[in-house]
Amino acid sequence: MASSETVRRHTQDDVARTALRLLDDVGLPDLTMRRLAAALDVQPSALYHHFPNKQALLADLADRIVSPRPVATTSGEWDRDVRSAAAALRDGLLAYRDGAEVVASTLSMGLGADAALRRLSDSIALGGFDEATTRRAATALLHFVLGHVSHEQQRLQYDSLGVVVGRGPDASADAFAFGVDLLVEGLRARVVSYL
Amino acid sequence: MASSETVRRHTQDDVARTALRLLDDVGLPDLTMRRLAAALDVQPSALYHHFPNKQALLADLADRIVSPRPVATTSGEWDRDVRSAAAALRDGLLAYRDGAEVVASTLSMGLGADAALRRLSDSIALGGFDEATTRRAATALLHFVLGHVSHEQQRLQYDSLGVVVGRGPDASADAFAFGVDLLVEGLRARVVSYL
DNA sequence: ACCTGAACACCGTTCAAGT
DNA sequence: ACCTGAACACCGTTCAAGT
Repeated sequence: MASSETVRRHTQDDVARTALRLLDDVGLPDLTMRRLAAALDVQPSALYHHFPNKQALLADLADRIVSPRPVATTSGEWDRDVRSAAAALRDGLLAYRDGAEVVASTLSMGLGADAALRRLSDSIALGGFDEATTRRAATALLHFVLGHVSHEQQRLQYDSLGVVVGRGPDASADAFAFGVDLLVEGLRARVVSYL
Repeated sequence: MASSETVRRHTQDDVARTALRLLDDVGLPDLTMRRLAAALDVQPSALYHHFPNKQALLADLADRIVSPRPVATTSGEWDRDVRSAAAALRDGLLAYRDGAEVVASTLSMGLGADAALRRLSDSIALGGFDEATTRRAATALLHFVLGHVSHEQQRLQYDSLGVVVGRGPDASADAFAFGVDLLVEGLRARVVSYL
C-alpha cells in the first residue's frame, strides 16, 4: 500500500461542477476564486492549474449552463421552433442562480456561450431566411432573452430577500413570450415580403 | 484673509463628473473608488460623503449617460419616432466607454436609468397601443439595445487593443437597425390586428 | 459639511517549492 | 500533474478624528 488515504486531487470537471454548485448557492458576486478553493479544500493557487484565470472558469460555466438543452423536437413550423428554442434557453438560464448574467458577461467577453446562439440560429434558419438575416435575428433574440432573464433573476433575489414587489412569475413568463413574439412577428413580416 | 488657498472641497456633481471622465478613460473594470479618489486628490473615504456606496455612484452615472438625449422631434409616424428614440439611446450609450454596461448593470440592480425606458415607452405609445403592450415592447426594445451596444462596445475595446476582426462600425449600425426593425415590425403586426 | 488616516476584511494572480 | 505557502498589488467600506 504505497498510496496514502487522502490525496484528493481534483480534475477540471470537479472544479467546474463545484463552481456551478457554488454559483447556485451564493450567486455570482460571491463566487470568488478563494471561496471556490475553500469549497474544494484546496489553496486558491491550486485553481490555476485547472483554469488560466477566473474569466476562463466563468466561460466554462456559461457553456455548461447553456449546453444541455434538449432542443425540443423540430416540428414543421419554424416559428413554433423559434419560440420553443427561446423558451428552452430561458429555462436553462433560470436553472442556475445568476445564470443569465454569467452567460451575458461571458458572451460580451467574446468567449463561448455560442451554443445558445447556434440553437436560436438553427431554428430561425428553418424559416428559409438568408444567412445575414438569420444571424442578426438570432443575436437580437439572444440579447432580448439574456436581458429579460437577467432582470427576471435579479427580481428573484429581491423577492427572496423579503421585498415583495407583486407581479408573480407568470407576469414574467408572459412578458418573455410577448418579447419573443414581437421578434417572431417581425421576422414573419420579412418572410411575407419574400413571396 | 481668513481663508487659505487650496481647500478644494468637492461637490457631488464634481465627483460624478470626474467619475464619468475616468470611466471614459479607463473603462468600467478600472473605475475603482480608489482611483476616483486619486483623480479628485482626495482620500477614498471622502467619496462616501457624496455617495453611500459605489452602486449609488454608478446609478448616478447611468442617469447621466442616458439623460441628455434631445429626444428627436416627434413627427407624425410612431414607428419613425421609435426608431429615432432607439438610435438616440444608442448614441448616448456609445458616448462613454462601457456606457451600455453601466446602464445595464444599474438597471438590473433595479436602480435608475428609467429615463431610457420612459423615452422608448413614450415613442411607442404614439402608436396607440394599450399600456401593457407599450411597457413590454419598450422593455424588449431596451434589452435589445443594451445587449447590442454592450457587445458593440466590447468589440471596440478589442479593436483598439490591436486585434483586427473585420466588420467595421457600419455593420454594427446595420445590425442595430435590423434588430430595431424586427421589433417595430412585430409591433406593427399588432396595430393591424386592432382594426 | 467635507475631509484625513488608519484600519478591516477581503480580492485575483504569481511563483518557488514540494510530492 | 496537482498542490502548498507565501507573497504582491490591489479592492470597497467603516470610523474616529480633524477643520
